[in-house]
Amino acid sequence: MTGTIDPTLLDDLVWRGLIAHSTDLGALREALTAGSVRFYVGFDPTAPSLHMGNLVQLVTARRLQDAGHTPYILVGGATGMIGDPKETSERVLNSLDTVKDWSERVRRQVAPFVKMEGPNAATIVNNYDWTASLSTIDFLREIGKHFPVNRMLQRDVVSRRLESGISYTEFSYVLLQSMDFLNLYRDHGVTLQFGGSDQWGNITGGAELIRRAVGGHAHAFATPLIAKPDGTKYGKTEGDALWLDPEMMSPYAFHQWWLNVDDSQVGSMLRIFTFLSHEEIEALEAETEQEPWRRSGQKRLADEVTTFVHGAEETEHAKAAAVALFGGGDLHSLSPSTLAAALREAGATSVPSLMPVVDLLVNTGLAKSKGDARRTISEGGVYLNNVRIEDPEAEPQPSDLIGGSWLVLRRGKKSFAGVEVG
RNA sequence: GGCAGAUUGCCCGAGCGGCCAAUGGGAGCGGACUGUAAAUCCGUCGGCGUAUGCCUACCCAGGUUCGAAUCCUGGAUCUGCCA
Repeated sequence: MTGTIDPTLLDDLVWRGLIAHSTDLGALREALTAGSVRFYVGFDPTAPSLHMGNLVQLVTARRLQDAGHTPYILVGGATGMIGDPKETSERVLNSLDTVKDWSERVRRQVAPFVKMEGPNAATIVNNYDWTASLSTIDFLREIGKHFPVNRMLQRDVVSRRLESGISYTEFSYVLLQSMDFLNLYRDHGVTLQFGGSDQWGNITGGAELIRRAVGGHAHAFATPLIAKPDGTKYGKTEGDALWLDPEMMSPYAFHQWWLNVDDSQVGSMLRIFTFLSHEEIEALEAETEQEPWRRSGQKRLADEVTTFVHGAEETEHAKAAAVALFGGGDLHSLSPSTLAAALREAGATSVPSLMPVVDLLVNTGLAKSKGDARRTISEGGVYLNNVRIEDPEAEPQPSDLIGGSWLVLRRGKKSFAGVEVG
């Protein structure tokens, strides 16, 4: 049993809008239907956790694997030390220790998203293994010789950086990533690479190197960059970032993030991030358009993606917490254990004894200073147990404690925090 | 190497000796309207807190002055122009 190949894979990827650029699609289709293709996708350790952009690649890798192809997931231990040129400015180099730590985190984080067993089990590799020991002379003779500088200068990122400046280090990044593809092609028979469209130059660099260095033929495609409705990128400011690490973003916050996706983006998000069938997605898209207030698209999206990333159990907790907090019912009528669980999901703090609301807001992190807390109260933005607080000097009474020990604080519409007293 | 200019709060950007915790825009936060959406409108936006108050802040370190984001000296960084 060599695993069965799903011949509809490529059409599915196209339908989902996952192919922004590609090498010869006809040839790719032929390869993908002929047998199990070994493909690779890389993740550079540029942060302590993977984020939404990486999730697109992880989901896509899983689609390919489910269709019978064989994943090689690459951790960029070497490339992460060099830095992919950004359009704006030179990156600050991270220390060796940082990159090693982040590489290890990436490796652990990536593994659960692909199947590590079966006929087309995934392999995780680290480009540090073949890059670190490479001599400068070998690198320049065997790799560098195939890269005409005049061509490299024409690349978009590079030409944009010629004004503001670009170091030789970042200029060389494309050689390293290209070398990865060449090595995986030669040593593991990998013939397909994909990545985000911002990586397209690096990806085709690899395909070209394979042709020049060993006369081989490799395929490639790039997934689109996902932008916010206003066209700007995700992840630039704190509020937008979506982290996969539960330490950095709780499953509850993660689930909420998807639940709050704009109507205009639900459809494309469902296509990109979920494994639902075309029929299901089209039905949800139609529902979102006709009855947007039901938010069925967002709800399903949040459930599906949270389950994929954090598992079914965490998803249930997140949903239960949301229902408890947003349900609009009387909090006192909830069972204390349900409420306590919901508040732990949303974020809870313990305090030794009752104190003024202002202090509670600061303690729970809902307000960044007492002044901020007072201001928000006077603006009518603070609720204790879902009842608006009018007085900045307000102090909760023992009778306010739900189940004898819990207070529910809310700032604005969506920010909840639990306080456990005692 | 020489000359000229710049450096202001999360970002952009006014201010050019007291009326400056510092105009305006954006982001953020809160409210209204809603659907935990978008758009729009209103408010708010250093800290302590409510005192004609105090502390911290206009790249850094000194200085002049009753008083400096604003003037002077030195330093750092950036940008043009000339070699």
